[in-house]
Amino acid sequence: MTQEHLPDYLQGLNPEQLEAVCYDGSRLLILAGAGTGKTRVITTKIAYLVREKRVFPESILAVTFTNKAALEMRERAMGIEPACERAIMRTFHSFGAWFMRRNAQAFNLKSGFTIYDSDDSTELVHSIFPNFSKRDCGDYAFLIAKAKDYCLAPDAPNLGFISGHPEFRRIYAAYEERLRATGNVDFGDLILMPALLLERDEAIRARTRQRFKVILVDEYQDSNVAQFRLLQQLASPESTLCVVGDDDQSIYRFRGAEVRNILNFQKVFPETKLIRLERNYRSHQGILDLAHSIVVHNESRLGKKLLATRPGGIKPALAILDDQDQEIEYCARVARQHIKAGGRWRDIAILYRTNAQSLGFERLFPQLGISYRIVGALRFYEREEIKDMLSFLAFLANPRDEISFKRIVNKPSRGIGATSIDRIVTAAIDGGTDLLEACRGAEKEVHGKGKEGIRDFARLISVARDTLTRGMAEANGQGNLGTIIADYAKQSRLIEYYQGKDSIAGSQKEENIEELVNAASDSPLSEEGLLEFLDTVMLDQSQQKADSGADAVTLITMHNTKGLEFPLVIVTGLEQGLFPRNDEEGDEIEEQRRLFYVAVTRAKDVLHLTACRWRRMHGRLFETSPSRFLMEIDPKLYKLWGVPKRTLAGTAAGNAFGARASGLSGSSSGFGGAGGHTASSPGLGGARGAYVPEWAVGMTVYHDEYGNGVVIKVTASQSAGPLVIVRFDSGKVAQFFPKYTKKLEKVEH
DNA sequence: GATCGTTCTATTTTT
DNA sequence: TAGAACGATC
Repeated sequence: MTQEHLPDYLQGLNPEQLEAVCYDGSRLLILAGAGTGKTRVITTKIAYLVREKRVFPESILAVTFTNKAALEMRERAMGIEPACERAIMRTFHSFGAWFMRRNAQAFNLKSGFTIYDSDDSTELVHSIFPNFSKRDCGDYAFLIAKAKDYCLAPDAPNLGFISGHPEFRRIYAAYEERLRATGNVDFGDLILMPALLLERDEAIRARTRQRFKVILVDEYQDSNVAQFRLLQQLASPESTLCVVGDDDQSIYRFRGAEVRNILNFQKVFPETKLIRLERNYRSHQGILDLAHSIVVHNESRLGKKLLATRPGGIKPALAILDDQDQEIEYCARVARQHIKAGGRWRDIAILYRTNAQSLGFERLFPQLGISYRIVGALRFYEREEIKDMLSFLAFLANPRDEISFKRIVNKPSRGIGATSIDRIVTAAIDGGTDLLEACRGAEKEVHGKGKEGIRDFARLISVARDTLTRGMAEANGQGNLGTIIADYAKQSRLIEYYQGKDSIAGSQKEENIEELVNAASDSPLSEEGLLEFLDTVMLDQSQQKADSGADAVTLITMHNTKGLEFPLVIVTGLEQGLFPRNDEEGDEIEEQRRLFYVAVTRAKDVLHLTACRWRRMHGRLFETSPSRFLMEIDPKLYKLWGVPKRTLAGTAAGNAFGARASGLSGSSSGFGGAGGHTASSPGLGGARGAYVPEWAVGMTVYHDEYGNGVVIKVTASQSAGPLVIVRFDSGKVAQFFPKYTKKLEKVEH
């Protein structure tokens, strides 16, 4: 194909990009620096293969790390060649789930299995070892996930690489056993299990290799060992394997990402063709030079140097400031200047290493008249009510799902206590039945309130299951998955429970449920619809889309900026001890340096770096020195702003504050007691006798959660004051010690 | 079941 | 400093 005969969609490409798109050897590594048009290359290549090389779209597998990236890839490839829709473009994990659903039997899984996230894994550890603290359970779950990332089973000889803890192997093994008993899989399994299956099952391997002739991997520098093993199995010598990434942007080591995957790619596949994309379309050269002068200090890198295609530019600025407040004011000043010069707030991003650093900005920006948005705060799935509903759905799909069961069985309270729950779980595990069966069995053994509760719960679930199967039978798509959620929320009375919380805390749980119901309303009312919906939700735990339409300054962690770009970037907190931390050495330092590189290369036009001489951390003020990374930059590459003051103005005040602060905590109770507390808690304290209310039968009361009710009984207790029993308008009867709750108020005598 | 006081601890977070 | 987590308490 000669230059003049190039089809339109290939014409805008630069020579390296074009070579990368058209190269048809079996192994290709595209080293794509920041802002070099990586996504364009990969999507164009997919379209090119389909259109020019007559590759069936179905035989193309393109994997990414985020749903956002997968979506973008799909859209852009389809924009060039609509048939690309039929290609498999997914995240690694979503591909794993896809593969496992299609081969459930080979994995020894029932079709209704669902996916445990890391919180669920923590709960599972806790369930096996109830004596472990929550913290420890989380740590072990993390280590187990890491072991899976590194493709290490509980019996792996080198499991010590993950943890030297003598019990870790046992804990991991117990976890695996229990997880298999639930019939579910965790995130790590979605990669590990397909990799291991393909390694041992020749028939499935051959079949899979027949299907996928071309495999493309985006952000390859972030792949982990298990993902590499999976790729090795997927790619036969005949198939095309093309990986795209930037070794300088590998910043997820702590999540198992292994830079060596990209560094050693050519060693593992000697026939590899390496193409470097070094023409940068994003930033001015000054920014790229500064970025380069940082990352060049890393030993482990393949090496490349970005060249700006955009001419001109302003030299980056480094500001050494006294303290955080000055840093914030500096950012505000820079931002205002940008606005004055005709820019928009949304052009500006303020980057920091830790989320805690956003606090100062949040406090001061309103006073300084600067509107902002924080990226990465709340995740939809993390909300209580969403998790409750998802647990309900997951339990519907798989009644052996112990974690989901435990989450919903006694919520709202049905009088099913820990003992009954344990009994049911044990019965299910010992009897090899599911938890719904076990509930029915336990009904006979449990007495009183719990008996009724278990019956109610079992009925709720049975009804939902019937609806699901009926929905399937009725075929013509009456109803959707959303209705089943809405019904459950209502019939379980969870919705009342959430409404109660909403009215107290001002949360939006009810609305969030509606949002979830909406999201589910596109899914058909069937087992398949349910599983597909759950997979999608579980595997897209991205932050809620921050409304990027708003014209506001972006506050964001350096990690979260990956893939983004802004005309004006301020990288803050460049101090030793914060970035990097003092305990970071070796590989870790190289990773942090890459993070700095990522942060800096987000800037299109203007880049500011800031560091403070004093930094408050954990409530204490520390004197700091500039980040070692700053020392590594050639001073010619930036201009120094704000001459450092010789006298440390903040010092004396800072120290005094620190001392006062630590003194304060010792006497806080006395301080709090003397303060304005009393007015807000009228029922508190017999000492202020005049405020203790009298409670009497027949009195109308209001409760923050349950609404209006009438006192039906008052009894005395030894020291807790009267015990008041109330029947609420909803019919619910509950008892309270008014002395111990603020939620119950008298309305009228 | 809710609340209070004490104690602990403190990155980053694609799936 | 601030938040979460735990235990004690009614």
